[in-house]
Amino acid sequence: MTERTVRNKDLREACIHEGLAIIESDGVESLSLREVARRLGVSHQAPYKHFQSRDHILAAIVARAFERFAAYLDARPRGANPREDLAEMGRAYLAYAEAYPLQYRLMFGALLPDPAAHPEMMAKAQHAFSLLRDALEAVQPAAAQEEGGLDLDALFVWATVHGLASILTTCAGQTLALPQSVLEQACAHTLAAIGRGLER
Amino acid sequence: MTERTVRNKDLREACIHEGLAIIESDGVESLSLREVARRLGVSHQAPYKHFQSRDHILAAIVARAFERFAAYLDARPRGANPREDLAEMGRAYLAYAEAYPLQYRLMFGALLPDPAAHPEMMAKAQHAFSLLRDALEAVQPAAAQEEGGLDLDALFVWATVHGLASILTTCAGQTLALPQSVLEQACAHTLAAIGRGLER
DNA sequence: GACACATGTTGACAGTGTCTACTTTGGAAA
DNA sequence: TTTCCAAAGTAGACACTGTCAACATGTGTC
Repeated sequence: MTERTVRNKDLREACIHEGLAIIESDGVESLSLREVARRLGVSHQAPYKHFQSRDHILAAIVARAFERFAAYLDARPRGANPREDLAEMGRAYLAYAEAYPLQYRLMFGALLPDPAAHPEMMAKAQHAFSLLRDALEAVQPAAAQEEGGLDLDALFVWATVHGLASILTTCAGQTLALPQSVLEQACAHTLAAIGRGLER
Repeated sequence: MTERTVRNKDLREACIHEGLAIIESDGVESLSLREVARRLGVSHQAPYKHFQSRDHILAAIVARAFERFAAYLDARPRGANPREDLAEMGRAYLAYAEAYPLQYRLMFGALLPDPAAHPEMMAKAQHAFSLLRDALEAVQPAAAQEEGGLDLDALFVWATVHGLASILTTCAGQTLALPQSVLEQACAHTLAAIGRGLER
């Protein structure tokens, strides 16, 4: 599939790339260092020269995923005013989760390696969260005055959007068996409710 | 730990019980049929007489977890009026996620077996969701008139509460490194925002 | 040229899920 | 009571996984 027998420094990058490809097509649970090595045409131990353990390659892949996610959010069409712009961001968030459900599950699916042990992964995740904070700050200048007010509002917005994305990409259609019309309206309805929730 | 050498019909029940115990203490990822068998003092193949595969025992455990979750929600202190009662439910939801984080991650962590293949698991999950719908119907009788209106509001509420629980139990304190004061206020602040979001 | 170090290879080990074949056992039918 | 059979449990094997250790190879520096 990819170029055979990748060597040298490229191998580290190639492992991340191939690992992300595996996750995007088959999910995190079927990521294996041996399979990565096999696809790259190297021995099963070669990746270990670049990553301490499976968790370390996973952390690198997650960091990469957060980078792409943040870039996608940042490249959204800009709204006419702060309020509209925040809604654009919500739509972009949900669109990304729908377009790359397995990658989304990778980032928020709770089988990540211990964050404390992988600071680079944490940094990329925090950056994605900061984009939301920034968009929100433009909408709610008042909240920024209170101690932690902005964080609290951001947490509300993120919890709601993340929760909806999580439900739509993992359970809803399947486990909850909600009618199609509800699923179609879900995004718009929820974003409107978020707007009301932010009012003071 | 448990009674040695469980036999006969009890073994099925014992497997679910022991499996849930393993998940509660070590997480889903370290659940193994062989470990379950070992703890129960039977051969590594004995559980397979009661469950077709690892996914089938996992589905049974998830169903059990949803039962307990629903029972906990149903046993909440009842609020004075519908609106206050819905808030009680939100608090109960978040309290459960905090008390049993690994069990919560089991139910909503996205590494479940295919729901379509495990109808009993689906049924238990839907029942938990229906409790929320019922509490919400008392608050929003108007929404029940519109086609799917109740489902949409329920989806908003659930997404928000689930999202917050998911963030608090998996990433927040760790990956996002939010200040303690924010975490303490998060529940009350978010529940208040949900209330505003439901207004018409 | 000799040495060191990074990179890659090979082989082994314990752990897992699952397949197949064997033994045991408890209860119904004769 | 004896017979028989299906359910329940056991034992061994297989392929797969992550990881450890020892070995090979090459590249760049003293």
